[in-house]
Amino acid sequence: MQQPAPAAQGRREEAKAERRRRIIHAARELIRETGDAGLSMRALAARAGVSLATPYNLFGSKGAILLAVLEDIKGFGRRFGGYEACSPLDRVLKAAALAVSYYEQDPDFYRALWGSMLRTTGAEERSMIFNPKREAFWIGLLDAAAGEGWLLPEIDTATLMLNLDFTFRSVMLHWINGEIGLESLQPGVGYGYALTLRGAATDKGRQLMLERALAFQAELAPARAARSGSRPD
Amino acid sequence: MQQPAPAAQGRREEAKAERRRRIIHAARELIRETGDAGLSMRALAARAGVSLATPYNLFGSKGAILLAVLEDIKGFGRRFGGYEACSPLDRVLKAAALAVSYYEQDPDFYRALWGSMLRTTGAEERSMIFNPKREAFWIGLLDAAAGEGWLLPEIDTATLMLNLDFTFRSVMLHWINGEIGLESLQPGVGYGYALTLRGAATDKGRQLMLERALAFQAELAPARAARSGSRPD
DNA sequence: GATTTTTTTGGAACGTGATATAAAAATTGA
DNA sequence: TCAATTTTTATATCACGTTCCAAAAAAATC
Repeated sequence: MQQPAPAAQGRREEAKAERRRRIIHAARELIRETGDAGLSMRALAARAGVSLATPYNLFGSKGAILLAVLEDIKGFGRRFGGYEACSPLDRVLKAAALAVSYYEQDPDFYRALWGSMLRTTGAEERSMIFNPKREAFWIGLLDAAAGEGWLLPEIDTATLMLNLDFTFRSVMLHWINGEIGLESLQPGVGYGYALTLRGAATDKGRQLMLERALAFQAELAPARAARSGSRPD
Repeated sequence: MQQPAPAAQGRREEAKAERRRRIIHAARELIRETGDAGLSMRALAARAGVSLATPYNLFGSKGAILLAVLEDIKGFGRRFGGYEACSPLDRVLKAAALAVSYYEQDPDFYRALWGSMLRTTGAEERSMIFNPKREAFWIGLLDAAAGEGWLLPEIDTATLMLNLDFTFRSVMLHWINGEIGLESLQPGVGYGYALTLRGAATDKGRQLMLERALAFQAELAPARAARSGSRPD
């Protein structure tokens, strides 16, 4: 229902979609130009060439608009080749690294976006998590690992996925709050993923995940030392 | 009123502390009576019997006040007996359960408090995490476990603690956002802790943490089923 | 007691997200 | 083409967190 758009419903809906598109576009531009500070609903409406009330009619709230911006950007599964050469557990780590890399490529933008989202109606963050496609992708990875005997069969992959996501979001929040730097994003996520996966792993994957976790831990160390050094209280 | 002389700094500071106390008290009362909706700075100032500007002079922001409310409440280490009967890893789980139980005992209050905190200047969440006493308590638990050979010596306990805290906060956020119910708080935190600890554990603790994780997973299952059933999209 | 310094006070103001209202415009159906 | 329906627009408004300011009050200093 997004790309070909064979104009299913009449012209009214089309114009509505066009306005929606303009608003999302304007939001993206404004964030990019002025950061989250300049992204007010009034500025947004002006930039999109609509009235102040329209974004509310079309999206409901500012948070919903920012969410739409976020979802408009990412075509995740596409870019993930699969890395079939490595073990299924490493594949999970690679996927996590790819997800992080999105943020690394445009940190200012994402930081402003997330910061602005958190500062407003945050209730619909759930759509971020409860995205069926995303969910299916990750559970697919985990199920594959379980199927090949790398994860314990007693472990429920859906619950495990949720737990991995907790780590992801927490590290991101940490970054957005300025408590860690961009360079700690990859190892921070990787460490948590590796450790949790090791907790769910069979004997087969235990050593591998430990190695990964320790490697990430080593990457994390310098930043951690610098932080605690620069805050001497 | 004739204390010998514990008033280290003059009367000015004392009056300031008194005002601070009144503001924190008023905030607690207002949350309890009206939820986070009724907790406006104007209402708070009126309730505390001070001017609107005073809370800003004394705390800086609404978020800082709510943080002060939170810290005013908890005397955590005290109530934790230690549970020396059980294994060090179980001790960590028990401590987590105790932390969760604080929220279980007064869910409406804490939910309003956190919800209000998140909706305002959220940058100083770091103080929540960066509480030295708290940090020392948890690292103490982990170091003890490592010392007795339950955790791998290569694992840095400070990093591990941060990761456990990520789980804790994420589950809490999930609850505050209404995505999980109160009954999932304990098993949700327990599951994440057990899994992560298993990931950091030596052979000695591996089986134990798996048992715990699976037990929590079983507790989690019914709520999860009910949720996905009631949201049929 | 008089002076100086610090802090609170009352109140106005700003920009924010969000809502409500009536009028205007655009789309639909006949 | 005309009437009915839906949506946008413009504007006013609300409550909110926050900041600013001159004046008053209070404590510390002399």
